[in-house]
Amino acid sequence: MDYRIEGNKIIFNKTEDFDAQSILECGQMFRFFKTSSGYKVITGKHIADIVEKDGEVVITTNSPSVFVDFFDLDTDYAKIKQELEKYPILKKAISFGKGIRIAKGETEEIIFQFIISQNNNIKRIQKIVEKLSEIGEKIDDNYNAFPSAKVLSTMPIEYFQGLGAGYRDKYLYETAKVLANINLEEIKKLDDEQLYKWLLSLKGVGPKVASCIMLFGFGRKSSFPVDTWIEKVYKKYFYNGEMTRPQISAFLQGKFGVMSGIVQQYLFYYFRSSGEIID
DNA sequence: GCCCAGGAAATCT
DNA sequence: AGATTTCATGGG
Repeated sequence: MDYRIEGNKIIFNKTEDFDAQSILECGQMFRFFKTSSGYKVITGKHIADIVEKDGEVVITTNSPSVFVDFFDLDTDYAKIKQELEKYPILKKAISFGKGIRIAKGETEEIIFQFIISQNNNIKRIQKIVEKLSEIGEKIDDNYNAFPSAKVLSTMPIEYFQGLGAGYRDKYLYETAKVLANINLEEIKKLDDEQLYKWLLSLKGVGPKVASCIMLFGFGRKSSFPVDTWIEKVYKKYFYNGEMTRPQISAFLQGKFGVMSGIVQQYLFYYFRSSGEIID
């Protein structure tokens, strides 16, 4: 995407390849807020305001390079969409969510946030995430970062039990202790298979959550998370025999390769949001 | 009251 | 190994 950075602003012409609402509300990121003129987004210790007006998108932030990565501005989504439209169901899904991009979140917080996401709904996930953020580092007058694993690892189990996170409280408690004592920069060097196995070793992380963490927290775009929605989509539009969710993931990954992540997100957003019934 | 939400762990066969 | 049950919480 053609963008320019001017001081604390990232600016580009509005095209159908960028839609803040779709990117933020498609269920990949949880820390954003509607403002009078657009959205406020927090990732790690960085914060940005996104405004779309007069045919331009303006992202105001002290950390422009972080949000170039966050919004994946150096990837050509027009080209990806063109390749994918040969699948009729994807043509529909893309038409619905054409402005989606795969956001790149801050690794550590994505791990915690997707542990919270299991068997949960997006509104409640956001509520729990904001509650956790009350103990995060203050990053401006009104907002805190999501707390680091080091901070979370000092909190007693009773703290996690007070979040309204249900049975996931102990997963957060235990994972905080693990993450506080490892170097994520080393983990980032692992290949996809090794990374997947390492993620599965965390309490509360199974196949689907591991896939989401890889996609949104490690930028591994050939990851294909299979949740309840994608399982239904598989059965109706890509059926190739009875399979478990990990098998469906591997099958669709084989089909879409490095485009897996974005394909998954177009399908997830369309079927979850459009009201089209799958069963 | 029942069912579901971006599933995973524990506990069976 | 594969199938079934249990796990908190809030909203429809």
